[in-house]
Amino acid sequence: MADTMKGLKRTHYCGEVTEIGKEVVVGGFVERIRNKGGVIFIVLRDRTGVVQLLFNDETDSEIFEKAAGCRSEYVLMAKGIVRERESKNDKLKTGNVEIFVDDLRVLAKAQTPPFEITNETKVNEELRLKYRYLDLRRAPLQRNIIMRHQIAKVTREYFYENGFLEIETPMMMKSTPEGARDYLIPSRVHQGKFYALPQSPQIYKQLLMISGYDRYIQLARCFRDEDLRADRQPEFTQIDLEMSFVDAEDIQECVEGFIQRVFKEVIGVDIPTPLPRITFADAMNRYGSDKPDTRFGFEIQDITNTVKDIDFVVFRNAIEEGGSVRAINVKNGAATYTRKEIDKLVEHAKGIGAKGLAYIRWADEPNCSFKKFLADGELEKICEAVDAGVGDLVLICADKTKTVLSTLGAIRLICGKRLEVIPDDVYNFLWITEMPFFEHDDENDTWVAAHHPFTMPMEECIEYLDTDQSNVRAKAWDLVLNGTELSSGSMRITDFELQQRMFEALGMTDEEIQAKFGFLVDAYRYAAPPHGGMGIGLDRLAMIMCKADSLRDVTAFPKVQNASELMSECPSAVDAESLEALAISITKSENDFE
RNA sequence: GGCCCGGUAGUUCAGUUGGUUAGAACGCUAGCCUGUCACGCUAGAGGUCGUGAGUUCGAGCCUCAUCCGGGUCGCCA
Repeated sequence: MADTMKGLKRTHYCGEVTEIGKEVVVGGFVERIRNKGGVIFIVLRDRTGVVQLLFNDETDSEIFEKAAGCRSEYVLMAKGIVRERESKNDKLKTGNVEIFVDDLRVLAKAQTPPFEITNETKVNEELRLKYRYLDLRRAPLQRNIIMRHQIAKVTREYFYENGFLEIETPMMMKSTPEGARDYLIPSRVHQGKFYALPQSPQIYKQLLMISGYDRYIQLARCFRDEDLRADRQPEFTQIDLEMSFVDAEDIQECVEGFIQRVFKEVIGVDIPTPLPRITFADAMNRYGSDKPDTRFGFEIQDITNTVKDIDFVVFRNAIEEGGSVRAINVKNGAATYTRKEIDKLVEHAKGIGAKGLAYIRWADEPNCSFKKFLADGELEKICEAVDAGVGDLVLICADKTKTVLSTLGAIRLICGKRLEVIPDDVYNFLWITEMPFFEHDDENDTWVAAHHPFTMPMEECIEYLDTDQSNVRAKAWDLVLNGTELSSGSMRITDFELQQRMFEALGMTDEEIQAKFGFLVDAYRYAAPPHGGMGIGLDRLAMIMCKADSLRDVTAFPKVQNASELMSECPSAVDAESLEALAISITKSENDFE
């Protein structure tokens, strides 16, 4: 039988024991035991840090024996007097003191854990995720989870202070088969019908503006049944907000204030505002990405005009087909890149859809992969155009412009990481404005909405709605931080007639509209103030502020790449009775293939 | 679904050209040690080499399939 806490009440957290001579009671997990025979040291850990417990020949023999029997991760409570240590440990906050224990309780014994609970760990993440509750005992994860709490706390404080109301929206809602796949919830009462988990509270927050709540905030859980990435979990938290009687700039200003506040309060970093802005078109042209990492250079340069007379079939074909030739100058890259590594970059480019990469590697002298097609002076012209010199590596892509940009954008990132030119203590925010309204669906050769269909087009673009979809830009914007899309926002259409035109432009029939968003369309007939809003990814914000590489490091119980949870092994099969009640029959399951 | 990387004691890894009984460190167990702090010393236990098939006199190593995990592309209005 384990001991009880009876008669003991915790007075201090381990990491906060400092006052010499004071009697304290602490509780925690055994981090480490150093048994010297006549003297035993036990390092006790809780979420605030560690403190050393001391047992020696002055200790009651029964307590001494009990201490000797302790093992890793036992849960202890100890009462004793704080003493100054004979030799200090500068590495610890409590390194000057120790607790001379006169009452020790073993509240729970622990099995030997499957891996050591240490700050630094090389243990396979799969195993750590299976025993997530043990991994979460580790100080670095505790730091992250606690910092995430602080971010959430500051978030609420900031928006409350700025007149936002926190309003909960449903987790069970109507499925709208637009955009990402929904997680569906079957209904027992309405057999054959389904709720969906929200991809975002988008529709509800717009309704709240129609209802006159003026400013809304929610730390909203959102769900998307799509494949995972390091920065994408199937369920995530969004700082969801919506504002009335505002325009885009007002919302951005409000969010800038929030960013400034949260960085200052949580990690002590000053973020100057206003944050820089760039149009979507510029972002694509300069960085080949809608979420550029501006912490380093290697910007994309258009050299179509420079190379247009070169007799090189790859360039000529691209230009004749209406594409372009563009390059990035990887500064100081030539010496560090081997031929093999460049080949690997080329392979990577092919994986993205480019036909390949041409390059100029200027170690001692310019070494050009397409030298034999060049006339005298042409190499010099290209080098001059991209400002290449000794030590530089110029990577050139020729293709359809869209392919060229996405390829060079990806290659730029790889080179930046490879050359370690991306500082990790810099926070580069960037507003991406004037997002395109339509996206071209190459497969079906149609234009589809790039955002939800209630997004407001820019006034000057409305005339092109039916004639030149590629030219229509939206009153929609993203907020990017160090190459990660942090947030997305837009103004919503409040004019009923304009909304009808939008639906028509998107090729939606009245029946479709009514079935999908009839209630929302109807709501706008009753007048809405101008409004717009944003959703800020709390998980991604926490990930960057914690300097973590993956959302899993800032999520208490994350899912893995196939959207399952390794600890509880969900999703899982359910019994026949449950399915029967829902009138669901399984026609195919992964078990069928075992 | 495509591509890339990985899977050998509890953990992290090594393992030569395919060849005897698969090793190390940490952890664990036992013993010793009165000032440690990644304590130290001695001894010990611990392995279906992810799984299945194949090649071979012989497979941790070669071949095929498959499972699991990670990254990425597709996807994410």
